[in-house]
Amino acid sequence: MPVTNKRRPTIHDVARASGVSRGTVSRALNGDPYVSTAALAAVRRAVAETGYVVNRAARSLVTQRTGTVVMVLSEPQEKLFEDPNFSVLLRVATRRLAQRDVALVMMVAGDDGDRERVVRYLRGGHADGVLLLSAHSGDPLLAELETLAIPAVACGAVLGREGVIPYAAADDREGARQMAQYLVDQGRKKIATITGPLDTPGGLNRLEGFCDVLGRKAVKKLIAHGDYSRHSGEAAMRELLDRVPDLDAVFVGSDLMAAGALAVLRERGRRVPEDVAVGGFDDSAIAGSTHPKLTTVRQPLEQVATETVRLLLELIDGAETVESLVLSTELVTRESA
Amino acid sequence: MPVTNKRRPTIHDVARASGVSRGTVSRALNGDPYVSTAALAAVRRAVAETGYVVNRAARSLVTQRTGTVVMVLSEPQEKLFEDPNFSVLLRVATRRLAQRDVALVMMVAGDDGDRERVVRYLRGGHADGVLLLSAHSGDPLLAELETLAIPAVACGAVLGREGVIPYAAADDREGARQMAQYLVDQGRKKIATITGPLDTPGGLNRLEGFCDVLGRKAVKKLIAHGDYSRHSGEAAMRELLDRVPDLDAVFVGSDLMAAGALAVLRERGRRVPEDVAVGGFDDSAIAGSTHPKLTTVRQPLEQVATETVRLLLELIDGAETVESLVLSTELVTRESA
DNA sequence: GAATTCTCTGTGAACGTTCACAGTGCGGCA
DNA sequence: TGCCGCACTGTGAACGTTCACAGAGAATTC
Repeated sequence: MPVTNKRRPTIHDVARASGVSRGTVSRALNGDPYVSTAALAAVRRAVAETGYVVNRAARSLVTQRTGTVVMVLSEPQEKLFEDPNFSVLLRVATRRLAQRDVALVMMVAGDDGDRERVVRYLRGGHADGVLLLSAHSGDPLLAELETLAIPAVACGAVLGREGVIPYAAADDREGARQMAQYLVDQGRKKIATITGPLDTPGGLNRLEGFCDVLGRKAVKKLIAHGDYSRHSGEAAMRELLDRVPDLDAVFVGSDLMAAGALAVLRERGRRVPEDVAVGGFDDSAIAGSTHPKLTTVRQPLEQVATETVRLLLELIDGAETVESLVLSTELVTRESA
Repeated sequence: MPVTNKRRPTIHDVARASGVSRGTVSRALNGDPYVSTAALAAVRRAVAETGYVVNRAARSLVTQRTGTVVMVLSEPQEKLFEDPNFSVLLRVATRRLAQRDVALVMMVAGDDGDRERVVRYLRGGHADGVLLLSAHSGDPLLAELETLAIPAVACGAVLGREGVIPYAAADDREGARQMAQYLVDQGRKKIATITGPLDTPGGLNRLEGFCDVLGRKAVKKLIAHGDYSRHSGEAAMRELLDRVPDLDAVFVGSDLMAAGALAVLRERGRRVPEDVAVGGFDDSAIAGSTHPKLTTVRQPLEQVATETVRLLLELIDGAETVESLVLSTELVTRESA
């Protein structure tokens, strides 16, 4: 006979089973210090034997807290879901939040309808905080978020709102400098770059770092733009080869685009790294499986995710403000440079 | 001056502003037919002007419904997050559920602790249904799920529980048959296969389909096993080449493993498709960017995801049972075979 | 020995909904 | 005229918590 008692046990059932009152059960469950050890033990036993689980809805109603955080994906396209970095972020965030018994709900904010839904959800007080993923600088959601006055933290800086929305991010600029310097030290003379979208911190800052080392004017003709997709990496590489046939190195703003660039270089008969050195960015899974293996810049993504969650939880716990974090990157040399 | 009124408007505020009672507001909001057009208009106006949003916690408390569905990722490793199929599923499910104003919360059930958390969450009645992703046949979560008596649907069949947990899935077996037949028709004589894990429907059924065409005994020596990872595809390909140096085709159980196999074939100096034809499975993004481009079997993943969500919503809406779905695959010929 | 503090406990109210029930007019029908 | 059904509305109770408050003893202080 299945033990499916129709009704879920409530705090009253626990109270009855343990011989104390609702109030005491509630206190015992929530770690209030004013609970006798006897009462605590009785409650513990009763909880175990009734299989009681707190009803979050009822709790939310009175505490005005939901135990829920929303991860907002404000990428217009489906691109984000193909970004290997996204999976890392999602995995780490889910785990970290679960440790605190906070549920993570996913929402996409691609079009206006989506966005309206997100705002309605938040305005309804259904979440205690917001985790922003890859928000572009012009995203209209950001303004709405500010009027909502709900704790929000971004994973990666939000361009133009660095002071407003706290974030944890990798040091894109310094990482790009490391790579550029490395290529220079290897004796490369004509170093090009393929950037990510310039309205993202990764796109912009990696380009900045590149220019820091090589000089802004010197590289003017050596810049091509992509959108982080593999395909855009191919297109940009073709463009560069047409424009600067004698380039001998290229720093690509993401591993995925670098994979595309490698394909085009092979197609055009350039040997890597003999003729052209290629450097990527991310050190994602793909970097180890290109041919040749990709020399790249490792982003501490897991740490970024962990810290982002930490910042958000601090805000939710009542911190007035939190300090944004910039975490350092590391050059990983493999075969392509 | 920001219009941040401290208190969120409640149904009482709307009632007052529209000059009707709580009950009528509630009815108007929930589409009850017994509401006069005048009242309906008044309520609409009041909602707009107060910015009212229903409090889900309060609603849940009385309706016993949460408007939430849990997506459980029961992959032991982090593998799932690297699976390109996962992103498709996540994207589609999020969208479909959002259309019905159902929130999707993500939970990982990797280790026992995770699993306990998931069960506690469900037992607490915090979700109306469960979306199962890539559950293995022996997963202890499944048994627990059954005792919980909560609507659950799997994306892809759950081996050994096909009758218990409804699902939507691609027709793996028929897809494998298509590919095997195609290779035969191309005149290939020694056709090997690299399987996925045999405790997954994809691993098992694709092998079955392969054997359907080629005969179980005939292929005995031509089978190697992988775990869907790229690395395992490389290892399996090496093993096959060592064992059967004169093979002239290989059907690989996933595109990612096929990419690994291609790398090994190149490394061993085999031309694809001249010396060895390679067939993949999934038609994921990677299939278009290998070298040569991968001939593969397209899974209607978006449709699988859509249908999975539909089945779950039907169960939640009270359907006693729902019919599982098997959707047909399609051979996509590119360069590798 | 009385007053005060400290620890622990129970109780009533409140959170914001929905639902069942009990009306209230109003029109149609016998 | 009286009765019934129909369309609509308002009200009280309930959902399962937490929180503030008040009270009971025991321990401590004066």
